[in-house]
Amino acid sequence: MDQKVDTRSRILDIAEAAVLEKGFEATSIEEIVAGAQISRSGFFYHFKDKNALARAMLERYIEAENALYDDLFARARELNDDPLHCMLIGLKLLAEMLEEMPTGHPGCVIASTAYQDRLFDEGVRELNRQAILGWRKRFRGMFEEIAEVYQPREAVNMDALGDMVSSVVEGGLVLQRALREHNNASEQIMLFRTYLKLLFASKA
Amino acid sequence: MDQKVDTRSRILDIAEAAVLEKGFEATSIEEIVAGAQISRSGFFYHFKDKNALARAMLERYIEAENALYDDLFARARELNDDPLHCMLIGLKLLAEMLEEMPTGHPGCVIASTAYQDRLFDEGVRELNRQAILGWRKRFRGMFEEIAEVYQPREAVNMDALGDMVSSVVEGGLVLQRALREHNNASEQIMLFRTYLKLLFASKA
DNA sequence: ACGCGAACTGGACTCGCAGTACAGGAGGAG
DNA sequence: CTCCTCCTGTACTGCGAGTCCAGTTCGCGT
Repeated sequence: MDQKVDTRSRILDIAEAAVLEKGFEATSIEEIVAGAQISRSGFFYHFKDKNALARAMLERYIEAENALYDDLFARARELNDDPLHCMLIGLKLLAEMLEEMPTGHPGCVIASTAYQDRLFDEGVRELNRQAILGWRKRFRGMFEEIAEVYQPREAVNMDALGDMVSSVVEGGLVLQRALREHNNASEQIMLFRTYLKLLFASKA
Repeated sequence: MDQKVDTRSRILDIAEAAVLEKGFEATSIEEIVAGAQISRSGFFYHFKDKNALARAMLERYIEAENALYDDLFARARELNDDPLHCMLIGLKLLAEMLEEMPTGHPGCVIASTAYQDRLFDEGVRELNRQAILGWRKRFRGMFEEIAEVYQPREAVNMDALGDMVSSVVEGGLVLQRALREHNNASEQIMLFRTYLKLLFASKA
């Protein structure tokens, strides 16, 4: 319709950048509307309240993250058909991607939301929950495929192993944020990768 | 000095419980003073502002966490002199401890602070940073001891491996919080324990 | 050309919470 | 008796979220 990007997305862009940099609570509506060049009323026209903004941001972020994972492991699959090697390549790509992101990987959105969840309504919390469960399912599936080909050297809980991808990314991002370093998350992923190599070392 | 617990600690207790349950920003001073049975002025007598409260809470928490790790691995060391087995026992104890904590393990304090750091001053951020660096050093030291006895099967960055303890705990707590489950953190620790077993499987 | 609805703007207001200022009170230590 | 520590009470500022509502602009269908 209009050439200039539609206002709603512009608000989301500005808000996302601000929230990633300093957290949701610390980001004022005042500041968002200033950045997006609209009036306060304009903001409330698009979002009922900050909660609605949070929900929209989360939805957008989760979709993007899922698309990223899809793409990443699709590319990995093209490079190698073996499920284990596909996973190892995918994790490597993920680590590289994280390293290239200057400061704020959006992953923090999940943790950030989790730690401020009293500010949000049930809808937002449930969204967050479903996203993590989705990743659990995704990675669990991939690990089961691997386990069909490679006998794990130690028995592991497959749900927990699926969760470990998210856990290691989120944990790494927490460190990164607190330490003001920039490659902790990617290093943690590379360690996890080594774990998988050790765990699935022998063909079944 | 006085028999009834000194007011400052009482404020910290109440505040810590509230913050763990719903986050720092969502905890109002109003509510803290109500819980601690003091006046608003009384609160500001003890703490200049919310920042000072945050700093005091963090200090207390970090001290407690360090004492906990000291105790845990001292007990583990009593049970087994071998550095690897000591570590494995310590992690098991840690996992059990996390599982017994009804809802809110304080670990979240670190992540919580990290994700709201714009609300805090440099002192608080630095405190957080030093705590994590302390744990890195602690675990790195233990892993180096292990590596003197057991040849790691794969080369790993020892700093990152040290960080992985914190990372896995923090990541697990994020999941736990978002999923409203209760044993994710302990499961993640147990997976990390398996990792160590695989990594240090053979004597040097 | 007219009207209608979508996408806004502007201004005035309420409310909750952080933080400030300051005056005063109780109670123990010297 | 007095000073200091540890408070209480009241009254204030200022900010940010959220509400209400009246009015504007502009493209679309008829």
